[in-house]
This record gives sequence, C-alpha cells and structure tokens, in this order.
Amino acid sequence: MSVSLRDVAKAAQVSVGTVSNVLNRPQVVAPMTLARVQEIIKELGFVPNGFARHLRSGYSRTLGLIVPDVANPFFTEVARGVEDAASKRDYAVFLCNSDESAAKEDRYVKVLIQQQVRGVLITPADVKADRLDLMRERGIAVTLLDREIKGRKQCSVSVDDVHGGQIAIEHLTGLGHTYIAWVSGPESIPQVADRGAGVAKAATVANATIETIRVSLMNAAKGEEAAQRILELNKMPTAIFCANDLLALGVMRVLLENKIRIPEQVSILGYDDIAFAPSAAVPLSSIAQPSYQMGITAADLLLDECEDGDSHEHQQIRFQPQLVERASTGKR
Amino acid sequence: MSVSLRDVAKAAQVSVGTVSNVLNRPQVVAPMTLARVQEIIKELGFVPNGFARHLRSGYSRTLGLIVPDVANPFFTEVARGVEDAASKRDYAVFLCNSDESAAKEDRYVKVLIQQQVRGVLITPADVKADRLDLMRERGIAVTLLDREIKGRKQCSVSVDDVHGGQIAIEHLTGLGHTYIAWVSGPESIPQVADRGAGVAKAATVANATIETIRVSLMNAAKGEEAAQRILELNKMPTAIFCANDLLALGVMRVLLENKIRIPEQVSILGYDDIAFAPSAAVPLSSIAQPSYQMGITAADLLLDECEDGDSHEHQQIRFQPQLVERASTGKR
DNA sequence: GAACTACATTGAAACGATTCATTTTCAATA
DNA sequence: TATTGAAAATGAATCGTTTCAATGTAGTTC
Repeated sequence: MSVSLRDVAKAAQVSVGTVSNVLNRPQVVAPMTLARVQEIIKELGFVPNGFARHLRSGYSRTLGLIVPDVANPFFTEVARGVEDAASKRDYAVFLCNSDESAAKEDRYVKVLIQQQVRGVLITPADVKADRLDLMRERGIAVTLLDREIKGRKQCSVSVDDVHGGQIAIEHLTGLGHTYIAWVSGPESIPQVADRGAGVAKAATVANATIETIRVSLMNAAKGEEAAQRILELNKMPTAIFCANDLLALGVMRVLLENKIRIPEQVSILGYDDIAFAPSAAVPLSSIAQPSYQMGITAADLLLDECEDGDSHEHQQIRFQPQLVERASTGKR
Repeated sequence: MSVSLRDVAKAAQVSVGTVSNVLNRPQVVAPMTLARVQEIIKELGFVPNGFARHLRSGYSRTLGLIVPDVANPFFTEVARGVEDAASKRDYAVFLCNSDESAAKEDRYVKVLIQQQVRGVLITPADVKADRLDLMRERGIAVTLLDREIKGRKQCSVSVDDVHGGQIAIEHLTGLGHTYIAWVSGPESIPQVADRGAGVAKAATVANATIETIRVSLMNAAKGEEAAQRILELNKMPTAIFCANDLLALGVMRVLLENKIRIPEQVSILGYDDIAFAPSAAVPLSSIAQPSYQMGITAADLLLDECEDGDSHEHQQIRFQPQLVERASTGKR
C-alpha cells in the first residue's frame, strides 16, 4: 500500500542505507546520487514512516502540550506560540485539554508516553507531581507552563502573578482610589492566590481598603453575579479589580445596565488582556501577560533540553505582566 | 531505560507472545497467568511503545484535526467535541492550526502522514483537494469539517450557512425591519458567501433592502470600522446583521458610544453565538451553530470509517443553525 | 605501480511490539 | 493406560526505518 524506503532504494538502484542517508545526512551522499534519489522520492511520493523511524532512533519529533482549558484565550495564545516554535524546529505538537481534571491529565500523560513524545509542556492541574516524575523516568523532558513547583529540577515559564496583582492595585491607588473591590476566583488556583497576595501587599503599602468578592468560576456570568453583590455593599467602591477579563466584562455589563458611568463613577480593571478587551463597551484596562511569547519561550526551552541532553541547565523564566491602560480606569 | 514487553515477559516468566496477548486478547490467556502478568505490568510501570506496536499492525490510534484558527471559539468548541469523542474510543488527537494558509496546511498534512494517523478531520483552506487525495491514497480516512466539496466521496459535517443567513434576515424582517445592513467578511470564505446568499434570498422574499458592508477580517476592530461606515450612510438602517459575533460586538460598541440605543433605534444580530454573547453590553442575539456536537459527530463518523473499512458508507451530515434571541434585536 | 587516503556505498542487525503456525499441557474419554 | 482435542503458551518472523562496521572505488603521493 504505502511506499517504503525499500521501494525507493530499488527504484533508484541503491541500498536502503543510502536512501536513509539522503534523508538524514545528505552531506555524505555523492551529489549525483543525492539528486537521483531525491527525484525518485518525489516521484513515488514517499513519506518516511514516523513509527519505524523513531522506533530505531529512540526519539520522536513530537511534543505534548497539556493545558487546563483550550477555550481560554490565554492558553490558545500560548498554544500558538508553542506550535510556531516547534514547527520552526520541525517538531509536531499534541495538544491536550485536561479541563482542570487530574484524571484527564493522567490519561493524557499515558497517551503521550505511548506516543513516545520527546518532551511535554504542562500546566499541571494540581501540585502532586507524580505524573511528572513518571515522564521524567522515561526520559521525557518536562517543562512547566504558567506554574512553578518549588525545589523541582525542571524548566518552567511563568508569570509573576504577585507582581501582576500589585501593579493593578498600584495603578488604581495611583489614580486616587482607596476603597477597591477585588473580584477573585477560587483560591485553589495558584494564579488567583498569587494575584490576591499582590493585591494585599500593594493595598497595605498604599493604605487602601480592599473588599474581596469571591466567585467559583471565572466567566462573564459570574462577573455579573459579583457585580450584583458589589451593588449591595453598604458603601460602593470606586474601583473594581477582577481576576480576569471575562469577570470584568460581566461586572461592566451590570454596572452599565445600572446606569453607572465608567470610569467616572467606578473604574474597572481586568487581567489577561484578551483580544476582545479593547472592544468592550468601555475599552477595558487590563494586566497583559505575554502569552504568545511564553509559548515560544517554553517550547524553545523544552527543545533545548531535549536536544542538549546532559549539558542542559534548567531555567526558571518568569515573565512580568504589564498594565495596559484603556478607558475603563480613571481618576477618582 | 524504558521498560519493554520483553522485560515484562522475563519478570513474569512467560513468553513475549503471552504478554502481548494479555494486552490485546486477554480472553485467550489463562486467568492466573493474566493476573500475574497484569500485576507485573503495573509493578514495572510498563507502557507499550506506540511506535513499535503500530509499526507491525500498520494502524495507529491517532487522528489529526486541522482547523484554520484555534483561537476562533467555534473551532475551539469543535475541537473539544472531537477530543471527547476520540478519547471515548481511545484515540489521541493531533490538533493543527493552519492559519488559513495552504502552505501551513500542506506542512501539517505531511506531518500527519508521517505520524501515521489513522484519519484526519480537516477544514481545508482552499478548494483544491490534492492534499486530501494524497492522504486517501495512503489509506488515511478523511472527513471534511464545516466544508463540503461537491462530488467527492467522503464524509462531511457542515452547517447550512445559507439557511443561517436566511433565518437571520427572516428574524429581522419579522420584527418589521426593511432596511438592513449586512456586515460581511471576505467573500472567499465559503461560510461568508453562503450566509450572504441566504441574506439575499430572504431579503428578496420579504422585500427588504440590504446594504452590504464588506470588511477584510472578522474581528471586533473591523466591526468598529464597519459601524463607522454605517454611521456615514445617507439613511441609517434599523437593523444590522453581522457575519460573526466579534464583528457584531465591535459594531455595538461604536453605536453605544454614539448614544444609539440598542435595540430601540437599531437592532444588532450576530453569528456563532460565542460564549461571551450573552454578556455583551447589550446581550447579543445570534445564530448558533452546534459546534461541540459537530465535533462529536465528525469524529464518530471518521472513526466509523477507520474501523469499518470497506463496509463504510460516506455520509454528508448538515446541521441546521438556530436563532438565539436576546436583547439586541427588537421590533422596529 | 604500490600504498594510502578519503569518500561513497552497502547490507545486516537492531528497535519493540504483533502475529501466527507450532508445540506443550492436561483433563476428559474410550 | 492410551488417545484425543481444546486451551494455553511459545518464539521466530515481521513491520520500515536507522545505524554502523565493512567494503568498494577513485584519487593522490612517493
């Protein structure tokens, strides 16, 4: 059915070894032979069998990428970065969606081991790291994405979320706000906890008061719920900082519906700077994470580890988030 | 380094053939042996090498999914459906992002052939179908996603976009609108062209006038641009139908900024019903496509073809879009 | 023209599973 | 006890590559 290397060898009247060399070490093949074999490869439409190829060599040219939610724009951007970087180095990427579930994650780890991926980029659903060890034992390189596990010997690419929370509050206090609502997600998500820590830290320094509103999910609907709760507060905050943009957009909708002017009466600040943020009803100020860049960096780090082997030194790279100021935040 | 089937055989004091049977045909193995071997497999943490496994058998348990844009919520949902359906049948999915570029698509096709995927789900970037033949020649099943190519013998799952455009306009004319702006994307995208055809058809029937505004990309920023152009028209339409939700959100923003009340003065209708639509400044009416369900269906169709082989009959499944009415559309 | 190089090419072994024709085992039956 | 046959287990061949030691072939030097 499929054209094999053996068929090519026969057609070109050379040995299988030579054809293999044409594919993998063209410089050792005589120019004329090279040309002839390449000609025949094209003619027959030969594509090497990845299985057989890497069965022998022991290494595949595939990576795994396990994210908690593909639908989240942050991870979609990261994935694009990973794909682009991998493509450039001729690797293919298995994209897996763990849905924040440890069980699904386990399943994927197994699948990836079975597919003999060379390395894995993962945003682990929980801190238990058995899965990671399982892979590393098998010689699969692991790089942590958007999460760090202390004391572990591995590469990681993350964002300084504490700092993110901090600059958010600094921005708001800088505008004169002293009573600020912090719409936070589940504390179990490390990013959320970190942003919260940054909020607390900056509030103490600036001597501002923080009202924490905790919601169970981080989507626009929950943002609306949060806004309702804010409206019921005894005293209305003059600024609202949300743990992500979707929450912020939900909050914004309810406030606008209640004829509250933004930013004149209340400032709103989001987090993630999703593509839609500039097009919100009132263009949303947000804390941006360099998601695409993170994907590129993480993939490059992982591939360096795969290819350098022992000489590789693990690196913890930490990106700094940045404030993107738009119309939704203003002076008190 | 890695535990092989041979190691398991040695540890369990059986032949490699028996271990293979434990994995693939447990019913032919004596219960006691079965238990002992399974025990050892677990103990050693043995995971079969996918390469070697399918090198012999000729078939892998992986699918490819090539979409034009992972960041597009429609495709993210489709991808989730595909993944879930594939998981259920113990297949893994390679997710590839062609970025609407034929060149990238070619690259991925090659990668997928190399990875020996069993089948491919694809939304082809253009109508030229050489790529598809290339795969089919190699015994890789192909199912078309969100696109149909006439006269081709293959499965496909698509949405009736003509009908989508039609029900959109019917909804608006039903509300009394007779002068409607149609914010359309590049005519080269079949979906856009089809929706436009539906628009024209329904407009003729209802005797409504359509003002077409064409933009080069389908994002919120281009929606704002379109809104500007609408504001400059001699006569203001009373309703605006946009080729997708992002455009609609952009349009909405500019209109609100210009103090135009929605839907009292102008109705806005989107397409895709993205997750954020209900949380827009004015909750957005939209035409919903059953994206997740399409993913599930497409994957099942493809896997049926893979596993049934010759007895398989190609099917063209066409989903019907549905109107989701929210606050952004109202009586004239 | 013999002795060396350097370069090109060869072909068999190996990778780790599956497959299948054989062989072994053992209980039931004559 | 001998015979039979079904069930269980075996292990060599196989898949399509890569790898590498061995071999072949010019070209250069003394």
